[in-house]
Amino acid sequence: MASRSRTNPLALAVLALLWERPMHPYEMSMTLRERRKDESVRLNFGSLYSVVDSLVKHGLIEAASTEREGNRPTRTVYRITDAGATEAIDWLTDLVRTPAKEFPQFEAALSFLPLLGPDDVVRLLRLRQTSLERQVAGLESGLVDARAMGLPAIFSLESEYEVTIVRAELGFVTALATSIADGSFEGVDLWRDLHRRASTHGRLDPDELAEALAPYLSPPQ
Amino acid sequence: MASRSRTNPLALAVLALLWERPMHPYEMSMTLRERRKDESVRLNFGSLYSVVDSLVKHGLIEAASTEREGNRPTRTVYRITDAGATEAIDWLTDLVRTPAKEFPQFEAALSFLPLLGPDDVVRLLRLRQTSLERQVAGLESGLVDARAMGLPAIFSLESEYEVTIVRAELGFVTALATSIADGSFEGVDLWRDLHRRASTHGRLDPDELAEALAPYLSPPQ
DNA sequence: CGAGATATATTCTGAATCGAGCATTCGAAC
DNA sequence: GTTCGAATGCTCGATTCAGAATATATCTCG
Repeated sequence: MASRSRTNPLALAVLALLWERPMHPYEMSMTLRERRKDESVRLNFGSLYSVVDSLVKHGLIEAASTEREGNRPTRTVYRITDAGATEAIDWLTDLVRTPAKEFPQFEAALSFLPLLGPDDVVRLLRLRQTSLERQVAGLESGLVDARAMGLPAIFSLESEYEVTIVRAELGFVTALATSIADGSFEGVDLWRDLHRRASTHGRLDPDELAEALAPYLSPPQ
Repeated sequence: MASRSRTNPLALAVLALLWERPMHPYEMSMTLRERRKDESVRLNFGSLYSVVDSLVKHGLIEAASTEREGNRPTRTVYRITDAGATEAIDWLTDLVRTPAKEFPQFEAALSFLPLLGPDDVVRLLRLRQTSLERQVAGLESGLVDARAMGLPAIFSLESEYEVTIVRAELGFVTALATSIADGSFEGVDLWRDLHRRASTHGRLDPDELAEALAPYLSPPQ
């Protein structure tokens, strides 16, 4: 059995669901939505069906039956195999034990931030700040609701985590915006200069950028 | 010109590099590595060449020349177009202004954590904690080095961000591990029960899991 | 001076992804 | 009674990705 690449966490979600009981793919997707797991695992129909096929091919799940109701398309109900149960535990163990390298979009944006001018950046960061505040509020109220309905904390850990991370980002964004705005951010004058000259002829000049960058091009070690 | 989907930030990296000066793809990849941008943008050769092709197809960059040195494969040098420059700024603006929905692997893992028993989880979280501590230390020393070499803060913002986030995760993981270990985590007894019975017959029983879950299956709103 | 490691530079291929589309059924409102 | 929209359930194809494969040049070290 060629070992599967553990790229798409949706496959883990499928294994976790089938652990509970056999289901057909559409039911999986609806269950994930009901339980709000589609907030923590990227879910879309196309991927779901190919992930299921791949799991079947690798013997981690198997068709339990195919049924049809009326004239609807035939549904295939799948169940987890022993190999699948083992794989789920192994994969989950690995995910908890070992931090994976992630590439958040905002980190990429920060990498290329000098392309924008400091004043624009402050404006944009303030807007981001507002979004993040709303996001925190939403997550918190979701958590309060869940507690109010008696859902044990173990079933909404992912939201606790998310709110922790979003709060941290919010702190970062706020501090950054403030320090650029009040001029305490180191090198902001140099950065502003570059863009002030740029704005006279439309946009940041490649040569000026290159010149400004030149001293820093060698790797920092 | 059909509008490109802004999925792969590597495309933004290409635009940012070509903003400075024309380059061929291999040079782009080497430059990204030198500047440690490969830590914030997923970089691999296969993707780079297809991203470049796609940018050409959409008129955001164009071939400036093709040259060959000795008997090496011909290199195609690309430059940015006006449309590309505009796109870079627009895209970057958008990334800074609007938080993107991300799906970190750890969040997925937390979603399915009940599959593991509380004692296993504590053990794994302690291991993760150690990794994260090492990661924080590495990032911090990198930042110290960069400052020591006179690199302005604007060029290593992405590391500042990363260390902020990793520290937040570390706090979360530490607190979670501790609260499960000392029993203060809400519902840990129920969770432990489920797995104690499970361990007598090898693994978590589907029916017992389903039964335990039953009261919580309806959506929390 | 020859062998192997490393750097240069791209291409290929199979797999994964994702959004859109298709086809049916059911319920509610008009 | 019929139309319209939501729900059910899956398929398809275009794009994108990752990583291996390819091919040559240059460096290094005994």
